[in-house]
Amino acid sequence: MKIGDAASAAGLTVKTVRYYANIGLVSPQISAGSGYRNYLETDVAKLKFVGTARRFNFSIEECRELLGLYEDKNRPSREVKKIAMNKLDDIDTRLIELQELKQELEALANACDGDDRPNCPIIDGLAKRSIEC
Amino acid sequence: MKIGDAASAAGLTVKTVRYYANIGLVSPQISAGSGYRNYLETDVAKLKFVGTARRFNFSIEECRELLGLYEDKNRPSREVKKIAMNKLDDIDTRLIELQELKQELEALANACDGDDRPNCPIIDGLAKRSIEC
DNA sequence: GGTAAGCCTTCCCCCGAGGGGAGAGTCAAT
DNA sequence: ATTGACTCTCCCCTCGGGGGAAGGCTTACC
Repeated sequence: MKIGDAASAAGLTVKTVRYYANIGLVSPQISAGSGYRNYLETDVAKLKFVGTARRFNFSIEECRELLGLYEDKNRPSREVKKIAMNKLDDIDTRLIELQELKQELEALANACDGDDRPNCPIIDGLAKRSIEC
Repeated sequence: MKIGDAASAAGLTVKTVRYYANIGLVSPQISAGSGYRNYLETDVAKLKFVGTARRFNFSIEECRELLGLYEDKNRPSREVKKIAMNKLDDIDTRLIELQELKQELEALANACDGDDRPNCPIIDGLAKRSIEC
């Protein structure tokens, strides 16, 4: 299977699949004559797995780790769960940050009339906070 | 005021302040002899303003726009509010994405025992989803 | 057999928002 | 005059690829 077919089968771009090959994340065979990358069904499964993990916000290095666990049929599920829980912690942290940000910005925006007049609590708020922080 | 003092007064790094000068976001005077950047109080206020806006997740280009409005004492507050509302929309979108992600990953993690056995719904879930998507 | 389209390859630069560090110049105090 | 702290420019690095050029391969069609 050539890279274009593997990429569309996995729902990824050719550039992405080639990148994964370059960094040794999903390594295809190389055809002796043409130098073309040759993807087996198992490679495509790995590409799909990585694609899904990336959509779950796992970094490339985390994907590499998960892929190792995916291939090791005897690994304890504890190891996988630990990675997932860490990622959940990351997500929670980010959620809290974003919610705080939203509240502050919402407060500024609500205070602003948003009309023709120049008086603007948003600008004032950004400038004032600058002095506080 | 030299760049180090301006940076610490604004709560930014020297690298960041120099970067802002290079991209024309906050442009100091240049000392004729030494070529040192010379920051006035108004420049420091702008640096602080940008720093706060950056903490509010505004991009550099949005900061440039906000800074223009900050300097224009006659702009209608409508323009500022529009930028803030767009940023709030961005934040909401990101919040929803993250919450969905969290729920899905939580469901997978909850289904996983996290013990010594190799059976792992997280890996299975990532692999299965790959086929669905 | 030729040839044109559509693949594939490597190589290089680009994004955002700076960080790290080298090598050289400058300033202030001793 | 020297030392140490600061500053300058310049270049490469991050992360996860995207865009495109120049050239090689394959496949279908005539």
